[in-house]
Amino acid sequence: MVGSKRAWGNTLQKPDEQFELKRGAILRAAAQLMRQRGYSRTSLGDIADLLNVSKPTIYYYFRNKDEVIRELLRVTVETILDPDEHPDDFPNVPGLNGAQRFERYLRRIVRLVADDMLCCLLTAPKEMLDPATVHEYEVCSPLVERMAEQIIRDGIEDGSIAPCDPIATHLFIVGALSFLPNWSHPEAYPAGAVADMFVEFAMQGMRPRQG
Amino acid sequence: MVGSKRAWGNTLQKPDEQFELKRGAILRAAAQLMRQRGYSRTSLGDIADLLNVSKPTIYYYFRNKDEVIRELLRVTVETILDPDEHPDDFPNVPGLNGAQRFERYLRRIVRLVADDMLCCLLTAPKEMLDPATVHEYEVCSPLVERMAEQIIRDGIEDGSIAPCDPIATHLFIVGALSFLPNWSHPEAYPAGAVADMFVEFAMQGMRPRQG
Amino acid sequence: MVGSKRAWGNTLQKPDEQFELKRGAILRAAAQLMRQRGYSRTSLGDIADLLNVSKPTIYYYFRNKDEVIRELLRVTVETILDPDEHPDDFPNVPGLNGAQRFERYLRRIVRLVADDMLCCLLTAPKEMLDPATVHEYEVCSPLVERMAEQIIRDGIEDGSIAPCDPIATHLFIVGALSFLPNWSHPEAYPAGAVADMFVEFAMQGMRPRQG
Amino acid sequence: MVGSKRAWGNTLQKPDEQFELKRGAILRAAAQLMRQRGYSRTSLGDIADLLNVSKPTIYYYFRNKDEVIRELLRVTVETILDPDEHPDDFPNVPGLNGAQRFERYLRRIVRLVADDMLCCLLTAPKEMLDPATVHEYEVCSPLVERMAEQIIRDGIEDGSIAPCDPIATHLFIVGALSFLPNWSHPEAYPAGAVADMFVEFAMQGMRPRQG
DNA sequence: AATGAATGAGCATTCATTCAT
DNA sequence: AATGAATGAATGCTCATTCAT
Repeated sequence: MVGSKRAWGNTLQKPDEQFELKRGAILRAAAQLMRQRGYSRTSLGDIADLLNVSKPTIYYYFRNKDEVIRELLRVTVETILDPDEHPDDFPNVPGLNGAQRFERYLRRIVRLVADDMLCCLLTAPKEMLDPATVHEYEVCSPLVERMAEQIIRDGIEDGSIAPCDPIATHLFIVGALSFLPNWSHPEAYPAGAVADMFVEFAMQGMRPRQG
Repeated sequence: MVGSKRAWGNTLQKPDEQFELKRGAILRAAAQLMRQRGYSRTSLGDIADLLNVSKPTIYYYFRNKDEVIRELLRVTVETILDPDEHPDDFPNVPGLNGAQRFERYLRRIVRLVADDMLCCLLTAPKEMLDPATVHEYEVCSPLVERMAEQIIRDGIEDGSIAPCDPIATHLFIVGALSFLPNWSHPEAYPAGAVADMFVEFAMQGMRPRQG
Repeated sequence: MVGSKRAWGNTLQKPDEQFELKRGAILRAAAQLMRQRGYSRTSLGDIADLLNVSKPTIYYYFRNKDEVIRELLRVTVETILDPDEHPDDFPNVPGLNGAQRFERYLRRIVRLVADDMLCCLLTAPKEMLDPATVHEYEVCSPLVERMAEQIIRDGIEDGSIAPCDPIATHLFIVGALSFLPNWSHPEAYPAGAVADMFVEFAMQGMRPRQG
Repeated sequence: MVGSKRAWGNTLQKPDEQFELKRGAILRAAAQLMRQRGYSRTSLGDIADLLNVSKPTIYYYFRNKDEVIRELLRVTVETILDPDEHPDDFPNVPGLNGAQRFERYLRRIVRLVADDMLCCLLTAPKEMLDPATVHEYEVCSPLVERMAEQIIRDGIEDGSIAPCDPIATHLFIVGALSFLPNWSHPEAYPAGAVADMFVEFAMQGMRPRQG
């Protein structure tokens, strides 16, 4: 019907690296929709429509719906762990105490929530994905968890974080974070402000007490 | 196929009150499955199978899938607000300061998460429910939110809770709470322990600091 | 829920003949609903609801849904053929010419359409009823058709009806009749007027021409 | 299961216009079945089976069951009103009196009954269609009714048709027409003959009388 | 590289029907 | 005489997935 919409939006650039770019565009579209509607309420047709592309095209770039999730997970974890991504808030750099490093870590994952990448993973339906995907989860998630827990442990040791159970603390914060997109008070709490408020709040809870 | 499984499990007891008991059994089964798989991945067939009952039987007790959620919501909110339910941790009783009351409130809703009742609601797909259900949400949820926020405000005033934004704080805690069932470390954190740890952790974050 | 509605309405009278009365009440309710919604859109639940009775009760009086149609057919045909039913317009009485007798016949079946009894049968889904019902159709319908056709033949012979194919003429009129409930111009054509207009119109078409 | 039946029968011809051809084939299959069994007893599965095609295929060509009826209505009305369709019996041409034009109109709609297109619409369950379809009905049907009524009025004026109520007359004839497929005497009245007989019969009823 | 066409599996929902009471 | 409870079978519809082009 409409001829004015350009397929793939403005994603394309150079003639050869297009494959990866398009793959990324699908991932972002999927992440956005899945955050809004959840995994199973997001059909491949929805994703295709958002990109002005036909359904089978998705299958040219991904084996199946499951692989979309799997890739989303891989990319997200890579983004968290890669020192070259947003180096300004990469946590593991010398000269910072535990609290400072944890705050960087928080900013890092809060940004992924804002980009829709993280929260669609946190709430994904593990029981219904195929074994390969579940395995990827079990391999990838701990990579991040270990990093976070180690930062907390270091912070407790250097006195910048109040003594606590590192694992539970991290789960607590990630949990609160995954609920963040549900904060349905956009008037009172604009997008950026919520992220700041969140980091501040979490850090406050971890600060050591006197006595 | 199998004749050994008893329909309705061990739910039935006395001959007359069976209707409500069965309705409750369906609600519990639905809550359990919806917590694990989410609303739209939980089919009425799944619920029926779990109870060793046929699909249309569900329709004898509920008008449709939506009504199951609606009832779940109603029962849950009632349970939170009713002083006669678990009076030992009903928060609004005289002689307690804000922090003590909020801890009671937390124990109350943590228990509902353990029963699967709460967390399936927190993550429900509001966009896909019919207007009646959405309306019920919009009427019921604030009842609980207001109660919690008032407790926090009282606590700040009487000095038992550190100054904070009551709304954001409550959302933060509810978010962490709704993620609680995803804590997949059953070895390290047995069910009961997680609840205690959660309450303790949340309360610690709210305690006022010196200086 | 409701206690004020009396089951069976005011149908019941004497203690023993109740069975037939109730059977008749079911038939009338069925006819009414089936005329409005058609055979397959009329569920036994609808009929039961209309009578403030439970669904299995219908099964006490009729073997199945098909038997309801079958009985409806039998009763309707009986009503048409029985001289004691509405004797004022029973067609086969001495001293009347063919046209007069056919007008009586028309009034008779138009009344059954008004009572919902006939038109739900005329449009019934013969292909989907079970063999017994189809057989009943094949036995009963001709009884009426033969009577009507004979009246037309007599009218042609005595000169009161224009020469025509009796079978086709009757089908033509019955067809127009069965469409009568669809006349959706209630403002212009109130219920009673439509019946009169219909009879008049049909008779006019049959009147002999000069030359 | 069976490999011998060709999907789509012999409908396909040229490679590009297939979409419309297939859409038309579905419409014809739907019309045929709905005439035999009525709207609600005709499932999309039945239509698909008749075409040796799977159920979801229907959804590739039509949004839902309602749209099938809607299209059927549109095509039928278009066929009646379009002067280029069967121009040999298009009624509104100069040089014909009212009776001649009405006879052409009758032949036109009788042909649509033979093609199953018309009668499945005449008996459609308006109460159960969605608003869009009902609206289409309310817009389209009058187009045909007005044309027919105007022809009758013209015929009365030019003396070729006996004075009558144009609206009621048209309803009467359309009603008889819609019953035509139920004429279950194929031996005595072969398809073509019935159509001729019907037109002749209707016209005779409308012919003016002397005196 | 992308798409039109087609399908199997699944889901919410309805309904005729049965059975124990 | 009547009903509450339960179910198998069907129905409209969606969706992930495939295949030929």
